[in-house]
Amino acid sequence: MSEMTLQQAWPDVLTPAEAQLLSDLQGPPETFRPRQQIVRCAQPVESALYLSSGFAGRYRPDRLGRRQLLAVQVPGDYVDLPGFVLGHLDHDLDALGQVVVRGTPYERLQALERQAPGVVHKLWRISLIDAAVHRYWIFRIGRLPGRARIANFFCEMLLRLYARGLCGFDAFQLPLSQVDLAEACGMTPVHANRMLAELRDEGVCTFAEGAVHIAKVPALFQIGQYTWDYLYLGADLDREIRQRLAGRGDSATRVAAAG
Amino acid sequence: MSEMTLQQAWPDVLTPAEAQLLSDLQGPPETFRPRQQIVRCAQPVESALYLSSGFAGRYRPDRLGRRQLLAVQVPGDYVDLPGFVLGHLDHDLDALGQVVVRGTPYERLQALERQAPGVVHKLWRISLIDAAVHRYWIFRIGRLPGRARIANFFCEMLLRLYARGLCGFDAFQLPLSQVDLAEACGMTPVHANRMLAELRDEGVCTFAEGAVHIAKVPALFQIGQYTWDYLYLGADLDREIRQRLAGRGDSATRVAAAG
DNA sequence: CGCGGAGTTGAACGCATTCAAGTCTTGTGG
DNA sequence: CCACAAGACTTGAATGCGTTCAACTCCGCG
Repeated sequence: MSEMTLQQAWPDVLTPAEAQLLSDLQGPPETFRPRQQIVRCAQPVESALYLSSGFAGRYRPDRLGRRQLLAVQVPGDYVDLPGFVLGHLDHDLDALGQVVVRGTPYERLQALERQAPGVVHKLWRISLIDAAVHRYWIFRIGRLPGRARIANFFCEMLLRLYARGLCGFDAFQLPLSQVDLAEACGMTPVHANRMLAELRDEGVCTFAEGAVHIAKVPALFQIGQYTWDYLYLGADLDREIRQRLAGRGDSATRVAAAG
Repeated sequence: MSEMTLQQAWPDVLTPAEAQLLSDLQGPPETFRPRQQIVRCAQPVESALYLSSGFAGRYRPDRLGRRQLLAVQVPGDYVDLPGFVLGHLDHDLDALGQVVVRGTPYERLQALERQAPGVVHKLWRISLIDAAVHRYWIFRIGRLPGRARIANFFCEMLLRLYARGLCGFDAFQLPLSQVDLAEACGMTPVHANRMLAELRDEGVCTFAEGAVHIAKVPALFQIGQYTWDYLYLGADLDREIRQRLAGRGDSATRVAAAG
């Protein structure tokens, strides 16, 4: 795994021109430390945030203070379109590792909405993909047993990062603790630990030091019963992923597809 | 519980004029029988559907064919904005009871988007509320034990229907079987049955013949650890609900607030 | 040196699943 | 009219997956 930089976050949704247009509206980068709160539940939101680097998590605590992780946001995500449109969030948004966000003031996006409604439609599209991811999390937590939940979650993270050119097909950064992972998958930290041990002992994958290393990608997909139709990645990426899973993909494939 | 008709589905989002504008674009009503598929996974969607009466469910099957219910749509919901914007759905949409939908052809909504971008923004808002509901389902299934999951789910259904004037505060229609309920709450039908028996024996609520009758609303909310901030109902309804929970609400309150 | 957070492992418990049998209702055909 | 099948709901008993409680290691840091 190597550190890679984010080129185009939404290749199948935004044209380069649109991405540039949105980028130009953004304010200066703001950094957040690990565990720092980015947006607080119920607080008024006055700008739309773009996650230019790092990972963020959406949390809802239960009555006893134990948290459920509702979503993991990766670099290139627009992390508070819900807050922007609805006025406030119904949950907390925290930095997972080190995070850099850039905000677009409310008024600028409203102005853009008048002069280029097409871009707003694209943002709508982006938030609907987020919703599709939410629905898939419901499926994952509701139907899959523990080990499959973890495997399935890793598969999603792999593809979402891979789709942005942020990792290869064998490893990726994931700045979560085992407690975070457990909160994401709806289980206890102890059990998450045991399921990770199983995957490790089977030689499927490891999770340590904020990164996942996958030795057997097809096995991970199989264990997690993973499908990625809900990510709406587009036909090119879809084919590419299927080729890699079939073992016929090499690094040249990616470059060829991108060119 | 009495049969009630849907007046204004989105009082806090759409103005009456906007609701009328959208209604005028809609095609003729189409009816679906219970269990009939409304939109099939991966099929092209060419019109945006409005659920004018009845309930619909979004489903994703696992590898063994067992299903997870991802969302329940109630009268007044726009049930395939995701399909409309993304081109197809990543899951199935089935009628739960008897259903009537009205479709808005793709082109008409695109035309509306040019002449009245404000309405499109409102539709965006509606789909973001849907996403907030999805997130809450993740919380419910991931963090709550069985009995609380059922109670919590009933609370959500109660408020979503109450907010549309489709029920009082003591009972509501819910055309699901116990199997459906189990699929919605991520548990087995047998266990759903036992949890329902507990709630019944405690005198909290009953679920039979496609309807929920609630004897002790505050107890139901307490057992389900329910909060409804994620529904974005608006300040008026919010106050009204809190009053009813505190036992100070009577039927006159509702009328006064609506006038 | 001691503290705290993160990870690991063992053992006991219990919630939920699984398997199974039974009732009740509904609809269908003899 | 009754026999029968199918689906929804209910209940009992055994199993097991996941939780809970607890102890311990490792490591970074004050």
